[in-house]
Amino acid sequence: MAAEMAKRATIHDVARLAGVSIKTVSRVYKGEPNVRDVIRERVKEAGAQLRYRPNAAARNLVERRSNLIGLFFENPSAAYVTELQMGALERLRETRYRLLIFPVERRADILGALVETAHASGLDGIIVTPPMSDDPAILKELMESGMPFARVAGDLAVYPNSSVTIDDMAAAEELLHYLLSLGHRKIGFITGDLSHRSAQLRLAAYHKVLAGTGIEANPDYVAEGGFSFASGLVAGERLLTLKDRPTAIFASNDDMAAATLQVAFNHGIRVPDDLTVVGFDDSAIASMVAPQITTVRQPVFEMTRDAADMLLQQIESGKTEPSRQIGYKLIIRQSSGPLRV
Amino acid sequence: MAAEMAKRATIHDVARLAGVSIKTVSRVYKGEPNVRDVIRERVKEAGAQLRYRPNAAARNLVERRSNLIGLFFENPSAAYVTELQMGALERLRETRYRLLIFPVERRADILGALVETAHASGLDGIIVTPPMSDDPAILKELMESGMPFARVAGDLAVYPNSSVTIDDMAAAEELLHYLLSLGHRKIGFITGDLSHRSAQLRLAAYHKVLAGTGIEANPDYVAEGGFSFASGLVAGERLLTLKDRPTAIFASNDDMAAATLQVAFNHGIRVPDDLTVVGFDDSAIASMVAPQITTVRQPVFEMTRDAADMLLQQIESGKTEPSRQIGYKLIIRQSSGPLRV
DNA sequence: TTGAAAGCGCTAACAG
DNA sequence: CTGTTAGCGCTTTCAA
Repeated sequence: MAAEMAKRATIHDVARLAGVSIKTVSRVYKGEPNVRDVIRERVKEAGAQLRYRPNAAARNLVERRSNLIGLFFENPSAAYVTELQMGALERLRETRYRLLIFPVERRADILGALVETAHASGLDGIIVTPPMSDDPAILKELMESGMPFARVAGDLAVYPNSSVTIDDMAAAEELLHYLLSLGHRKIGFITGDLSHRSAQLRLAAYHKVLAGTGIEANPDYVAEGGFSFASGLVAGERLLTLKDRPTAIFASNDDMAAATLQVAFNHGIRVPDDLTVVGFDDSAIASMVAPQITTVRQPVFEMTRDAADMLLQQIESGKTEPSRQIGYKLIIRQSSGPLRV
Repeated sequence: MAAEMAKRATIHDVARLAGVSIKTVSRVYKGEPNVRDVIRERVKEAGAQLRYRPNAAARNLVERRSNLIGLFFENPSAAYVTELQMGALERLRETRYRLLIFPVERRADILGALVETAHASGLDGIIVTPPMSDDPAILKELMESGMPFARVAGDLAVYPNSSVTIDDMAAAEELLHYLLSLGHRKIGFITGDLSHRSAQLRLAAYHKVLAGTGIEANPDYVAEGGFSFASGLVAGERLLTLKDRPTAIFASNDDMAAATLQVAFNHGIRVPDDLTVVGFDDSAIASMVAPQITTVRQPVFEMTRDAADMLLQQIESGKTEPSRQIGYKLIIRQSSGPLRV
């Protein structure tokens, strides 16, 4: 029973009814000054009566912007994705910008299509997240397109600007040193998807710290994961069924750490008494499982919020912004404890 | 070093370079028939050379649509939100439609602003999720606006159409009967946010089933939650510190069930040996914790996918679609077991 | 199979 | 403070 879907009122209808020019109506609806209050009121009344709403497309056309920001992500962890989104939205709130989401399934598909998609949707700019934010081919495409973009955790070696980062390597090292300080020497490691730079960095930190401590590398202690919970299940199983299993496991993200906890539970291995498990990211899942997971807080929310901020600046100024780095933090919770002899 | 940001090529530039009319260029870029292959090629080449991309705003203006769908949600559970999004995106994939997300903080703020926002963003239609999909005031606003919409789990009593539902009441009852069949009689209940209809329905099912079995109602066994993990922590603590604590707890969603598991862990209460815990939704978290949670699968993904389908139909046909109902399923996992005497 | 001309609804100079 | 006049870049009759 919707009201007659009569053609929507336009600025001309409102102008006619209010007895003013369309320019004045435009001024009123854009909140511009230089309109007498009487007129302003009269226009608003006419607009309300006609149920007038400015046409977004017409406005976009002439203003040459859509106020649309695209968030591209490719990540198997729901918790991580939510943080990304909420961070971006936090910055966009109270602005005229809106957020469009673009999950990408396969990286191969997006190459060449990313800028295409962005243009087809009329985006004003895009936020690129790992691992796309590290990909030289994607970066190249982006830069050539002239489409404003900002990166979350984008590799500065690939391109030095427009990225919000943390010191991934240092963070992983700190976590490892914490494990050593607990007395652990048999430390297992679950990698992330090694096509992600962050996954490689964490693995490198693992090798570096162990080597620096003179611990002999045990290849069996490194299991390949892929950042997803399911992959953590497989990797955790591999590690925990070793004859000489590790006393501590460093999973490259919290989802996989949670998976390891589940594997341990099913084998009757108690955490942290019989096994220490640590994750990375401090995503929501880390504090939702029992025991709660010791992890490194990678402030994904803040990083994405800052990336959005950077993007808006670039859109408005037309200039590229330098990268920014923000801090991480070791968060000790219940899943880690001293080595039991 | 982006290429000179010379003004973007327009359809006129391409037409000129290809030596055809703009209408022909338009035909080529819309994939319309009735263009000789030679011409088509020539136009494409000219377009590529000029790096031409159709202007979305201009197209939207004349076609009177933006191909933008808005997803409005107000939910403290990240897992739930992700399912909503992925479901909608699943249907939109391979179509020309894109998804905009609108998290709603406070319901009060959105009333009156929802349609406003939708129009300001030029949306073609919107997907409304609980509890907004039950709210009479919001529904009224929506219907009067003429903006196409579809609802996820929207109350059919408030408005009979455009909703994808499950039989909430029956699902909750089945779960309760399962608990009874396990021998449990002291059954605790954690409510959701009671401003949500689904929360009320689940509570009603609890009272109904217990009454039907002749179990005396114990007010202490009902703790108020709010669907968030944090609220589950508080409610779980309340229930598990009772002198005569329940042997089974039914949390109104999985997040709160996970929280209850954590409280149990901290009190040294073993699940399922000493306590049975069940949730609702079968969201991702249910199978990521240890023990995995017994729950009722509310197919949020499918519901939202279908709501998106319904919405597209409505947009294209201009007609309202009847509601659809889909099935739920009891999923027994590790967190439930027979009553120990 | 192709093109000319007329808008879509709005903002933006530039006058008045 | 207000209005006139041009477009923005595209699709769409309607002819040819």
